[in-house]
Parts: sequence; C-alpha cells; structure tokens
Amino acid sequence: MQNREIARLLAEVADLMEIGAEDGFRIRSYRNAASVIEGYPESIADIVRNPERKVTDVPGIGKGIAAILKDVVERGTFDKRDQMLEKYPPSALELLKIQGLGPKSIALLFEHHQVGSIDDLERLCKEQKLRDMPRMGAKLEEKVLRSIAQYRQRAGRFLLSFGQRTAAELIDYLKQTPGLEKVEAAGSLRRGRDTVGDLDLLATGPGAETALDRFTTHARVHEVLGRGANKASVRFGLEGLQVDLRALPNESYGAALQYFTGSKEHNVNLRGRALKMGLTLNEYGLVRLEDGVRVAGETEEGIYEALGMPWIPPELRENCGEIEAALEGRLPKLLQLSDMRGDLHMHTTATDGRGTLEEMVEAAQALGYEYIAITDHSKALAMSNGLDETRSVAFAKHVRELNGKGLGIRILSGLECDIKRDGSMDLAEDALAELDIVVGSVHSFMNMETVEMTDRLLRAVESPNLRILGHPTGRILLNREGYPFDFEGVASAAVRRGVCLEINASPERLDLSAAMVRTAKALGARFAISTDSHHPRSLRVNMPFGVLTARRGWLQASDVLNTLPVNELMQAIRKP
DNA sequence: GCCGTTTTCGGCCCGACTGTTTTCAGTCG
Repeated sequence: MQNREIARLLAEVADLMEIGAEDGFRIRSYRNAASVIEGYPESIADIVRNPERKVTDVPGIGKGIAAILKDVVERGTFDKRDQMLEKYPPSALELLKIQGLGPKSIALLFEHHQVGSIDDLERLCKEQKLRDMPRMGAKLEEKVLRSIAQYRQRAGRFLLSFGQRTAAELIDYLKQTPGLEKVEAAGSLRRGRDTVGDLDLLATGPGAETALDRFTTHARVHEVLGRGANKASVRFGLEGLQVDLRALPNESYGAALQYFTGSKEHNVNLRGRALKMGLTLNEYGLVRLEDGVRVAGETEEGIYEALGMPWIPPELRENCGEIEAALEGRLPKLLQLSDMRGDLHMHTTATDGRGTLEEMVEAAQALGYEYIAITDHSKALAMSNGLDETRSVAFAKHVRELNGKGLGIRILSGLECDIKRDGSMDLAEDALAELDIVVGSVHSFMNMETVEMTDRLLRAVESPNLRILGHPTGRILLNREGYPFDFEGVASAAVRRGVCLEINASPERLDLSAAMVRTAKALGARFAISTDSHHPRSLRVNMPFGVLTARRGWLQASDVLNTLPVNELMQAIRKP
C-alpha cells in the first residue's frame, strides 16, 4: 500500500471523527500523521513490515497510530475506521466538501433527517426543511444548493498532478511488457490541462496485445469496463479514474497520438484544412482523397508538416489561434523548465511550511537555482503564526547575514503579505521596505462583491513595495471558485505599476489559469512562476505544473521574471 | 493521539465573520 493511500484512510477517519464530535486533539493527531505519512520519503508499509525498523521513529507517529498502521498494512483497514463506517456511510465524507456545512451541522442533519449523501441534502434544501434546524436559515439553504451545483460540476474530474502520477505508474508497469515499443499518454493530460477527466494511453509494438491483458489485470484495477482487440477501459485505483489503453500499429501511431491528444476543436479545425488540401485526417493517418494514398501517420510531425505547418506543442492545441500562428510561422518559442533560474514564493517552519529555511535552500541548490525568495505568511494569517513587523525585519537582517556567507545561491528576504479587506498591506510599508521582495495575496474575505474586490486589488497593486500579486484569483481547483473581480482592470494596473502576476504552480491552484495568463500577456503583463512550496520537495515537484500553465498561456522565457539571471532579477525588483 | 518532559500528565496555532440569534455556535482560513 502506498503512503498516499494510507494517508487518505487516516484523513477520512479524522473527518468522520469530527462529525462524531470526538476529541479535537485526537483528530488533529490523525490528520498530522496522515500529512507526515503522505510526505514521507520512504514506504511506510515497508517500515511497518520490517522488524528492524520502528515506525514510531517517524515524527507524529506514536504507539496508537503505529498499531493502526500495522492493521492497515495487514488488512487494508483498521478497527476505528470500521467502527466509524458502521456509524456513518462513506458518502457522509462528501458532505464536508459542501461549503457552508461543517462537521457539527452534518452530525445534526444526520441525526434528525438521516442525511447521509449529497442527494439527501439537496432534497432537504429544496423542501426548505434545512431552515427548521437550529441556527440554519433560508440563506444557508441557498448557499448549500449553490455549493452542491458546483460540487457536481467538478465531480469526476481529477487534478492534473493526480492524472500524471497515475499515468506514470501505469506507463512504468506497461513498459515491462515484452515487445512493447512505445507507450505514452495523450488527451488533456498531454495538453497539460489543470484537471483531467480520464486518461488515454497509447501503445504500439508487437507486444501491445499482451499489454492490454496486463493492463486489465493490474492489481489496482478495480473494474474492467471493456476489453476488445485493440482497446481496453478500466476504472483504476481507489478514486476510480477511468483509463483507456489503445494498442496501435506502428504506421498510425503518430496519427493516433495526434487524434487522441485533441483538443476536439483543434482537430476539427485541422481536418477542415486537410479537406481543403484534398486530404482526410483521422486516427489512422492522413490520406490523399483522389487515390487513397496515405501521406503521413507514423509521426505527429509528419502530419503537421504534410498540412503545411510546423509541429504544434500539445499545450497550444485548443483552437485558440495556434493553427493560424503555425501556418504563418509565428508560433511562440515556449518557455521551458530549464529556463527557470529561481523560485519566488515558499514557506518555512517559521509559519506553516514543513521545511526549515536551510532545508529549502538545500532543495533549491539541488535544482541548480541562482536564487530563491523565502516568503512566509504575515500576521493576519494567525493560524499559521504569520510574521509581524518585528519578526519580519529581524528575518530580513538574518537573510542579509546568510548571504554574506557565500552560499552559492542568493536568498531573497520576502513575505507573502496578506492583502487586507480594504486593500492595504497587512504589515506597515516601512517594514515591507526592509525586504527584498513582497508577494501580496488575498486569504480572507473572499466573498466580496466584484466591485469591492476589484477596488481592493487595485489598491493593493499601488503598494510601493509590492512586486508580485500572489495566486491572483484565489481558486482552489475542484474545490473553490476564484473570487470575482475585473481581471483586465487589475492586470492593467499591475502592468502600469510594474507588479508581476503570479502563476502559482501548486497543482491545487494553478492560479492564474492558462486563459488568464494569455489575456494578461496581451495587456503587457510580466509573470512570476512560483511553487508556493510548503515542503522542500515541492520546489521540484510543483514547478513543472507552473511551466506547463505558462506554456498553455503562450509565454516565452522573456515573459517570466524568474528566468532572469540573479543580477538582472535584483535590478528588476529594486526599490524606486 | 502525540510529545516531552519540571518523566506519566498537561498542552496541543488563533482570530474573525456569518447568519442566526438576541448573545453566540459554527465555519473558514
């Protein structure tokens, strides 16, 4: 069993315990253990099974959790979990994802109305019975119904990071099939969309048939949806992500890769152009209509070339002008991961990060970065022990001393400063002026009206010390919509003020979205791609997602602040 | 349930809004 799965079991039981109003500190211990296990570099299951090791040596795991882990490794569940699931249906966990309802309300609804699922909850709201409960009213009914609609909209989709992990696991596994030549992922995963609905894997070579068998019998497949001569579909893992595997002949591999990568709109446009040239394009190849001769299909490059254009990177294939640009020879030279020279947003143990400053620096050195900015939270985020003016100024001094030691990497003293309700900065401007770089972010009062939120962000951008607007829309993928505001207005103001817009590379955010990146670029914006790391590992893990998003937004290296060499970067962020 | 002891029990991040009340519990970050 993987660490991630173990962590999930613990976190789910913690949720159920919360509904059961159990001791909060005990619940926190479960959550903490889940989070430690998820981020642990070694397999916890291996440690549990190894008589020479003690799992209680892992911080956050004591005798109680150790006994649970033993149970989990042996039989895939544990007593406490079985008890909780007897008390509450597993669908009760979904209810916690509805905004406006917490564990207390859910427990109450379960007790009085046997509400155990989203459908039950919806019925209750529509019958206007929610308002009969203590401290619940008509407004809450409305809010809950809105939240249910949003929840349903995103159901069945998964984070890109999850899709990539699953695809990588399956591809590794399938590659061991004798005679398999190529196997790779197409679809929205290959285009780098922020969420994916299913996975499309393509395989070629004489072993492709065998690969279909191995695919449907993989230990983590829990339902085979279909199995034909050339294609199989399964539901994979606990989460039930649908994965299709197609076995293809070599001569049409490129055509299939092109076809199944999409997007649908890109392909429709391409097929139309093919027809005008007397060609027909499908998943088997590009064929001349007059004599049925196949002119391309083995490679994607061959297909695009036969259609009179250079190969188009998958990230651009959304039928948003990329075909025209390709035909006119003005495709952008897209940003690459190797262009990144630093990272400008991360947290440490000083606030809610899990790595110390030294560990973050070490992780950045391992990536070959020239610089990083340490940007812990400011005091308004009390739950994370945010920095006040005194701590912030002391931190800036500490960083100046560190840089004097010749570490081979430049550390920038920074802050992720809360943008308060009125648009002012959480810390006094003279304290902010002591820092090398300030990222300003909204973490509170996210349900303001469009006009108010726009004014708030416009005022924030006027702060003389602000250099980067952090996760500008506040969205959490599959979880929370961004707050409403006049994006073009704020982006224009940022351009005028020389404030960069962040592309937050955390796979749960990817904020800005690719579409907004493109809009802002057209307005002249400059961007910072930042990992918002709360763990040393995230510096490496998150950055590719930010780069993908930037590429989907047509960015080149010159559009991105942290592609600059360190001396040019310091110039670019210097005080007026 | 974990941790760290002033070793076997007490502490464990906190502040503010929201919608409901009529003084505050629940939710959120």
